Amino acid sequence: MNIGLLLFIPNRDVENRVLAAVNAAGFDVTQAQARVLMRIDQEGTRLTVLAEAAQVTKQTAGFLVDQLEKAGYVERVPDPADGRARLVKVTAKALGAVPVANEELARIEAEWERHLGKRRMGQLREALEMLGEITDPYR
Amino acid sequence: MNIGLLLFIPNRDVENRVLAAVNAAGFDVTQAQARVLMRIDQEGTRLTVLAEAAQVTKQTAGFLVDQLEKAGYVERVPDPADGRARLVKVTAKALGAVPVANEELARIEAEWERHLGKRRMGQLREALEMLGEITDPYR
DNA sequence: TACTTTAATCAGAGTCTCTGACCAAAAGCA
DNA sequence: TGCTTTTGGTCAGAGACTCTGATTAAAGTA
Repeated sequence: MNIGLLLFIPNRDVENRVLAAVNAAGFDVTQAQARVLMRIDQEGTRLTVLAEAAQVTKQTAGFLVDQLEKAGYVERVPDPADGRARLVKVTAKALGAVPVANEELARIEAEWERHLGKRRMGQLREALEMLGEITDPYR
Repeated sequence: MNIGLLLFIPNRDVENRVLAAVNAAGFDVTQAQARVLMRIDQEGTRLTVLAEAAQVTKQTAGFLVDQLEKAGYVERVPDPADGRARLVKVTAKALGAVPVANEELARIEAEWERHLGKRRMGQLREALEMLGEITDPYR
């Protein structure tokens, strides 16, 4: 079985479950929106950076941020350091989703660890983190 | 860094690279089409099965198969075992893409192994295969 | 035969994503 | 300074993907 599919299958499982948990808690966001939302940091993040991190075009990122803004999950504020730019910031409303997502993630990781054993789970994480070094275009 | 994102990043890298290689070799398929194409077996596969394996609705699978059929990569033949069903089969034209994809996959795996080392690469594959047992809804 | 399930399609809509063109502010430079 | 290039972001338009709901036809079942 090819390595792409091997990564794809558990990845989708995580995405589906976390999104379902977040939706069930009343946060009405889509997968694409969540992928952008996830990359916004504390101090706010520029659209261009968001686009690069999520690996979509500026237009796509802008489209998703528009929706998130309309729903009240993010806001755009002027970037004090650059008159052209604006910082996308997560609102208090969206922050409520963080613990929900984290709980589901913890649940998933616990299940996986039960199936793989502690040792293999650690190896998996280590290998994936190293892989990020050469496959994450954002770094 | 959450386990979903850790899986997502290298997965996208594989998908992008394999698709780029296949496209560069003159096979004009999209990622979504490729995901369906990948699941069709030698003797042909029913649309319903394809949809389940690729985790999309029958309608979506049908839409993608329509396109693949129009482009000459698959054909639909009656299923001798069931008058309602048809088997989606890969054509000779599409089979030419298989070695192209496999070569790129081998190249990627070699790069990863160079970065992770043989031992960790083996552990990664082992862990992912085990994870498939509990996360692949098609099994 | 009548009822239920299964395989597939049709119709319609919403979502995601892209390319290309454009504007305005910032940065680089003669 | 004034000119050019780069960068951050938006507008417009189109293509691709995916879904829900309804329908047809064949199989399976009581």
